[in-house]
Amino acid sequence: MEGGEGAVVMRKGPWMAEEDEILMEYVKKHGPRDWSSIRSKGLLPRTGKSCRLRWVNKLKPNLKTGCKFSPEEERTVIDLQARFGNKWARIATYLPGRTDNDVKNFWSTRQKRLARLLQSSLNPTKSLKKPGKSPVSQELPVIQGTSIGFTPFGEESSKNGQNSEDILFEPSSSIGGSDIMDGFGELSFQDEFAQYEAAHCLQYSEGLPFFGPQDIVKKETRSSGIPSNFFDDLPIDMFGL
DNA sequence: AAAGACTGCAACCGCAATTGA
DNA sequence: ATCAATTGCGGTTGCAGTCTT
Repeated sequence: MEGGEGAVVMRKGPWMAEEDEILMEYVKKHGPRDWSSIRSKGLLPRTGKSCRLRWVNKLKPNLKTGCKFSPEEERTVIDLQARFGNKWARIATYLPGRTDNDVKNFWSTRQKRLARLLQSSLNPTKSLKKPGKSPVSQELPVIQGTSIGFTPFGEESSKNGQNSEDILFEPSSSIGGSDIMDGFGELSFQDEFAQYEAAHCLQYSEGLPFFGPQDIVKKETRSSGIPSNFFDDLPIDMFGL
C-alpha cells in the first residue's frame, strides 16, 4: 500500500523543479507506468499516485497549461457534460491538451458562479461583487445549436466504428437531473429562472433569446447587473433545442 | 493603501476498477 | 479463484493571486 512507507517520509504539497526533473527523467526512461517503483527505488519521496497525477496534469507534453478554455472548448464541455455527466476523464479525451482535472476545475468554477448568480438574482439585496466580470468567456459566445459528432482526441473523426455511446444522447429531460442544478434548493431551474425573469422584467419574444444576437443580451444584462455570460451558463439544450 | 471577497488551480483523499502473482 | 498492489477517477480542499470596496 502507499502512504506510511516505513521510515521514508512521503513528501506532500507543491512539487519542486528538481522533483519534476527526476520524474520527467524517469518517464523518459521507463514510460508513464510503474509509478510506485519511483518511490520504491528511492527516486522520489512521493507516492505513486502523486507521481502519476503530477505527470498527467502538469508534465505530460502538449498540455495547455495556463491557457483559458476557449469558447469552443467551453461549449464542448457543456455539451459533453450533458451527455456523459461528470465523466471528466472521458470528456477530457475530446479536448486535446486538457486534463480531467482541467475540465473538472472548469466545471466546478462554472457551477459556483452559476449558483452565486442565481442566488443573487433571487436575493437582490446581495449584489454581485463583480458585475459584468467573468474570467471565463468575456465575450458571449453565440450558441449555434448543440454540437454533434465530437470525436475524442486521438481518434479519427471519420472513423466508421463510432462508439455507440457517442451516438446515444441522453433525453433532454435528463439534463435537469445532472448536477448542474444541484444546490439550487427545492425549485426546479425553470421555476428559479421564472423568478429571475419576473424580478428583472425580461421580455422575450419566442424561441431561445438567450443565445440570440449578442447586443440584445448584453443590453439587458448590463442594465440588470447580471454578467453578460449569465446565459452562457445555462445548459445549451435546457430548452429542448 | 488595506482588508476582505472571489477566482483559478494544484494536489490530496477515498473509492472503484484493474492487474498480476 | 483469491487477494494484495497498482492505477484511474471524481470529489474536495487549501492557497496564492486578483479584484473590489
